[in-house]
Amino acid sequence: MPELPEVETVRAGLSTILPGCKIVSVVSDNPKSFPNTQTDVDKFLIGSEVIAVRRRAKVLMIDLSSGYSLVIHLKMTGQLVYVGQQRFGSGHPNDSLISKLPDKSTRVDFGLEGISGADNQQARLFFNDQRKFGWVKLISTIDIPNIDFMQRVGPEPLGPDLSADILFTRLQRRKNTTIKAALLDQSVLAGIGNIYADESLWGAKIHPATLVKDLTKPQVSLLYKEIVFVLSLAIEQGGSSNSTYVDAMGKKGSYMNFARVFRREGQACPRCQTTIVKSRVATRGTHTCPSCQSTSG
DNA sequence: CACTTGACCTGTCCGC
DNA sequence: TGCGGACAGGTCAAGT
Repeated sequence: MPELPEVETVRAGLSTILPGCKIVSVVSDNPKSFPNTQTDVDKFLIGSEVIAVRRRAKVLMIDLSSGYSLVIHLKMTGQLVYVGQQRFGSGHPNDSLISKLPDKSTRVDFGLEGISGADNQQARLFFNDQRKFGWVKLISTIDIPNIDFMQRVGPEPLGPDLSADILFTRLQRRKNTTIKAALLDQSVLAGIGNIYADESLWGAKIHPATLVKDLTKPQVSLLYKEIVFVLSLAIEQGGSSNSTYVDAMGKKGSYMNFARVFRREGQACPRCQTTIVKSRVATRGTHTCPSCQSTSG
């Protein structure tokens, strides 16, 4: 999926568009994508107004005036795309993509109405998801912190609750596995996925197959800095688009122009010119420089 | 509890 | 051109 930078980009886009809009209709073709009862839809969704759009880890929350929120996980191929009147600060839409919506990947179709002044034109918000792993759930806003995922998920990597020391401590719960598996474990820290795991490990010159217990504190310190650097750069670039990811206006992200190893097998390492290789670590496709990322640490 | 693997889905690409 | 298998940015349940 969309990892933290992609979800954050979607959040930022939706937060310039949705607040103040009223949800007037919803249609879904797949109960796994939208597993809510008609009763809850009628009581807590239809007719309610969007108050705010938030993110925690890779989860989006659209808070509603009803006291409920649309809690959304994009998983691997989810998209949330707004189609309608342009709003201030939302940027220019990708017309060639949005003109084709809804399409066969559309799982949920929200009808929206602006409620402020003259801006009452009809608009739509599409939840598209080719692989149907993602979901949109109506959950009472005050209960969101109690759902299993929120109870388990670790600190935000760009927030005040994570530091090099805290990362070192939290990694100890996965000390007998590889650092890549540990970074992908959302209970250690939130928001890292396959792209940014490979990118930050390259930055810290750590091989992804290195066991956590073999990492020194200075190595973890450097890794923390690289995580912050990579995620911040990716947010600036609007995320990474390898295949399906687009933002709220249907536009692709440009981080892949800056990627050092991810999906660059066969190319030269930007640090030492050694050919980048692809292997399998933690059951995931993994990209490394065999020269400057040493397994032993 | 820590760790690994398979399952959830659809689409695409690669080799035969 | 068609077919089979591997693979794709994530998480969860079930296994050891």
